[in-house]
Amino acid sequence: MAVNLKQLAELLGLSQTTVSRALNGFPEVNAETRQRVLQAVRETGYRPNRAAQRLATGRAYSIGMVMPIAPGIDSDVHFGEFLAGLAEEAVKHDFHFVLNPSAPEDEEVTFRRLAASGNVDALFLAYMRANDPRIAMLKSLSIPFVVHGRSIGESRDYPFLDIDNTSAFYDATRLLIQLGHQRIALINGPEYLAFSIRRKKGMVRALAEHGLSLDEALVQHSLMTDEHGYRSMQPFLQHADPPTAVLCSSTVLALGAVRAINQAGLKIGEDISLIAHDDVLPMLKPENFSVPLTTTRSSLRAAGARIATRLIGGILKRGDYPEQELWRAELIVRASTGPAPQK
Amino acid sequence: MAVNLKQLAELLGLSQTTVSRALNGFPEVNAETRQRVLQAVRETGYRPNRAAQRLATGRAYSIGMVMPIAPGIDSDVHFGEFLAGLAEEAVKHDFHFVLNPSAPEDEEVTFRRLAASGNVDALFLAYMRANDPRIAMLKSLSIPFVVHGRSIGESRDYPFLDIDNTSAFYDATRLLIQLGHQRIALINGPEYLAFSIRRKKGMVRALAEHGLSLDEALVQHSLMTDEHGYRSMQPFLQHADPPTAVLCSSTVLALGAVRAINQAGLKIGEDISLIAHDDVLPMLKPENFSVPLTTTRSSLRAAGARIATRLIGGILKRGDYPEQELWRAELIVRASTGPAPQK
DNA sequence: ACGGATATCCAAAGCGCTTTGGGAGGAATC
DNA sequence: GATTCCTCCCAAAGCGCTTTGGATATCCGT
Repeated sequence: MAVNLKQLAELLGLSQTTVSRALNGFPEVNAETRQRVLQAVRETGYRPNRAAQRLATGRAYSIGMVMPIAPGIDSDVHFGEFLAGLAEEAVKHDFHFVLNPSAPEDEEVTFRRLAASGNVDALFLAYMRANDPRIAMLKSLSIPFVVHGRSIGESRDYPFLDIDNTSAFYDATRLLIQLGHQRIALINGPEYLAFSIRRKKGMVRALAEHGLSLDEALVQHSLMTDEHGYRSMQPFLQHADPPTAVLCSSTVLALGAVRAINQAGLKIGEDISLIAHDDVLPMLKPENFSVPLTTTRSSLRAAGARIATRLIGGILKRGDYPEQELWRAELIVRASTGPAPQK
Repeated sequence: MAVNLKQLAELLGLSQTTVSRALNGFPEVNAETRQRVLQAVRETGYRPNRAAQRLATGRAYSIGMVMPIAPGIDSDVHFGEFLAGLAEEAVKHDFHFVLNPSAPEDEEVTFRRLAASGNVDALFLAYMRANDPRIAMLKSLSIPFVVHGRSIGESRDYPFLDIDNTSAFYDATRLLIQLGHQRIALINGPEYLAFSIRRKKGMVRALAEHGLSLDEALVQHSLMTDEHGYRSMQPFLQHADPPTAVLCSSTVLALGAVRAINQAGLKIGEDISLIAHDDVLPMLKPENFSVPLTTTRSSLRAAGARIATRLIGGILKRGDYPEQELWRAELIVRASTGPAPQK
């Protein structure tokens, strides 16, 4: 049924060499010939055999990722969403995955084994921390990789895709300040993760520029579940001098925070303003909140897809992708932000 | 560095044929010779080249799964946990994944394409519904597959791994009845999923055996998030004749339910009893609840690993695995269940 | 002691692709 | 007109494994 290179070449009256070169974009083939080849491919539905390509080229056509299985990271909704983007793009190019579940303490070994196995052409790395030792290790491994996020304190000479977390929360904070808010709380992700650190930094910076400072009593770090959002919000509301606004590192956290606020009988966008970071999770749209949420938006799935594109592009030596990308999150104002209430 | 078959054969003074056969368990090789080969493998660290094996055998050594991206299913914590088990086992055997994100309405096309691509040797199927059309389709596809869960109303002649949901909730309900509970509520998973249907059935059966019936006003179906657990529990508590016990289809749901109960000022295990199904999610241990939870337990990760084992075993024609497995969930009694309160 | 099993092993032919090392033909150079 | 240089194409050699189709040697019964 499926036709192979040899048959295709015969059909065209060409050698396998020429057909192969036509398909792989080599220059030494006549434009007209190439067209004929491409046409024949369309007609026959020819698809090169990946196993044969693997063997001939030594490439694995697959990308490796270690799947974190630490409590609260694995089975994280954000992880699934990112993975969906990665997979969606990979499948288009007929790339496989080697998913390697691993506890954080075994990660280094896992990465080494994965790289040495020859089963993957590139690695993917996420959940970056400050001074993350894994990037130095990966650099030494002589296998391409892309990092989702960025470390802090490391030199910047490694390929990454990150969103500008600092700016996102800087912008969000500034908006709140412009609306007259002075006491702003933060419900952040895990304290050790780089994105949490940067978001806090952005917030601190915006406050500082207006002569304000962040009250550590108004900061909570936790896993990004809705339960934690709820539990983080409550003490803020019971504070002697409660915040008039709050920033959440995820719409998932916001879900819990909103519940706590409602329960306290406060009105979002009036008594208290709220801005969340929106990863564009399909199950949780900020516009569907009872009071639509003002957000800093950046699609996690798109990030996954983009990283797959870069990884694959690098492996196939196609296209020229920037080594470092910093996406700016969009600030989208909805009803959950309003002027600070009068004292 | 890495040694290949040819070198290994030379080293041993044997032909490639013999070495290959020794490694793949063919009978026509002397036991002593086989030992020598195995010894040499250990010493040299020989690992067969998967790409070459693929090419020679026509097997892909990879398993395909479509990753559901419907709202509330993708990025489901339960999905991630299952995937971890699957991946953990697959990586041991050097098997890859082809993850194919797909919306439910495109699933059939996706499955067909996956099967036809030749990139996978077997498929995995989950989130079974009643009369699920996908199993008939997969049977027609002439590619091995294993189903996680079971359909309802279909003939049973397909390979599956499921837990005995009916019995699990039957047992749980009976325990509650023995403790004197008469009004029992149910916070279940999505209504269309087979496991939800069976759990409800088990509950109904236990009730019926004691002359009781399930009040539909005490049943909620929803995505299994903690938020939904909370929202499902609340109306039960406000009911004119509130339940004295509640069953939850997941510890995630239980998390929300517990919150609602606490908030209502009720004591778990005294005023109201609670049993949850425990998928053994590492981030959510029933024994760590403020009142440790009575549960029906069955590890999702173990199920994932088992399915991988069966799939891989089938592909390699190794071992003999039962086509159908029904795991019994363990009923583990902790402090969240107690005698029904006196009226 | 001899034909026929039986037990072990091997040479060689693929699997379907990429890539090296030319080779034919025509244009350009002198 | 001979030489060089492109342009465009091809034959063939792998990549590292599995598997077919024998070989060779040993052992059996008779």
